[in-house]
Amino acid sequence: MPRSSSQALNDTLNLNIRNFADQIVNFFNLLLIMFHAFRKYLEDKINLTDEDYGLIESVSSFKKLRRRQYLLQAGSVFRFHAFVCKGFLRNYYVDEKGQEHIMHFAPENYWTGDRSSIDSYLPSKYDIDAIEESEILLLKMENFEMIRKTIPAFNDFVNETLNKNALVMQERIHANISLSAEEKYVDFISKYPSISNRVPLHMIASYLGVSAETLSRVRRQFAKK
Amino acid sequence: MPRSSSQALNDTLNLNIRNFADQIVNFFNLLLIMFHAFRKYLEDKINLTDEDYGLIESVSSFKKLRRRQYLLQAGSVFRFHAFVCKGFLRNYYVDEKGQEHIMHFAPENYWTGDRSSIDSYLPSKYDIDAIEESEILLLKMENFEMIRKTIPAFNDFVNETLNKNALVMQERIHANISLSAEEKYVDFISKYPSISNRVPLHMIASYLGVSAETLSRVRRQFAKK
DNA sequence: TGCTTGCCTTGACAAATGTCAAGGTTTTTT
DNA sequence: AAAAAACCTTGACATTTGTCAAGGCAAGCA
Repeated sequence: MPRSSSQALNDTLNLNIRNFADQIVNFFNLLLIMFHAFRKYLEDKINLTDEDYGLIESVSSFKKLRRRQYLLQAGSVFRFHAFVCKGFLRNYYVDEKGQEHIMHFAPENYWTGDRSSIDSYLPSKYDIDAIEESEILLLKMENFEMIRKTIPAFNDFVNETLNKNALVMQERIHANISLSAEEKYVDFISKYPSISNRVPLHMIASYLGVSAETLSRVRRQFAKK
Repeated sequence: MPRSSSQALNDTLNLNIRNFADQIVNFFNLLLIMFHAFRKYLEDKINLTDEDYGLIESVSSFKKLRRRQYLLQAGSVFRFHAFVCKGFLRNYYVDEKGQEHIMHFAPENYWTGDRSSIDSYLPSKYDIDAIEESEILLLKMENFEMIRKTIPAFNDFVNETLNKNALVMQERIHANISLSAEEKYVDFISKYPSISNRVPLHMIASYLGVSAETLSRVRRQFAKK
């Protein structure tokens, strides 16, 4: 092997090794950043000790999603609670006619998952995917329950969250059974301005149970006023 | 006073006293029966001691409602969890146009109340009234929380109930954003046959967010098939 | 019993919403 | 930079649903 070519090989190897090391460092940095986001979120709500956080971190796993990548596909069992550290997910299902119906938006600092699959061990009817590039913290159901049992403050927090969530769902039902398309749209953008800016209109339509065309017209009407 | 008239007075007094005694007995019987219904319900779900039940009973109050009588009127603060021992309640609100929208049906062994008024101390937007003559067990929010703190099994049970309720609400949202009037109706009667038989059609319409006339036509269509 | 009220249905019509198809714009990907 | 994909809007038309009004039946009340 001539000298120059062996030198080239060496360079390549060095480069690869450096890349590989970089990747590892990046990977651990990512974990740190993700857990940090989750910890921030919790610190805002409850008082936990460093050991508590250690416990939670020890059973957390992480996932990075590109746009349009699935976290969960209908038909599979998904027994995780997913916390969005960064990005934006949607939870939806596809009916027999192929239409998508969005059940839930989850931006940073919100939870997602499928309660019914968690409870029943049955395959989910829902899809969850990323609208934007996202970073997700995952807690396996068993570990989540373990944390609830071990850390009473966490348990209280979860219950409070459940309760608040019930209120939100109730308001959504309220809107669904009593408002027109235009009223639902106005209600939505006033309640969730930050979501309105981040997701395409046809997804809001899907969330509201209205066709994209109707929502487009409705919004024009509303803009005029 | 002639003898015969004094005798009549005596008879009247005796009668009144007997009536009064009967009423007292009836009243306590009613309490017993109501709490018994609640206890039966709980025994079916969790294991509590007699002392636990004693604690719960000591902070329970009771209410009997005639048809159409309010348990809660919009505008007042209502900080109770209400358990239906017997009868049938509905939770609804009235919009600016005077239309009623039913949020929730509560037959025997179901809970009702207004979570948002309980949490916020604010006047409720909802009305709750009795569709049938009903007997209600009331637990003041503070006492309810006290019971949760004192009896862990009760707390777990409440959380599980909250969770199940979230599933039910989710299914309702699912139906609302994706089904036609007919599909919603079919879905409803298959999920809640016992409710369908007990409440007038226009209330089901109101629950589904559909006009009574449409539901009447839709049901005829469906019956043909 | 008779009267009132509530409930359900039906028709005619109006209004809201959905569907299909096309075109233009923006964003994403290559 | 070019190509592809996603997104939004618009028009024409179909379908669904709501509204108003009237009548009949049944249940509850006096």
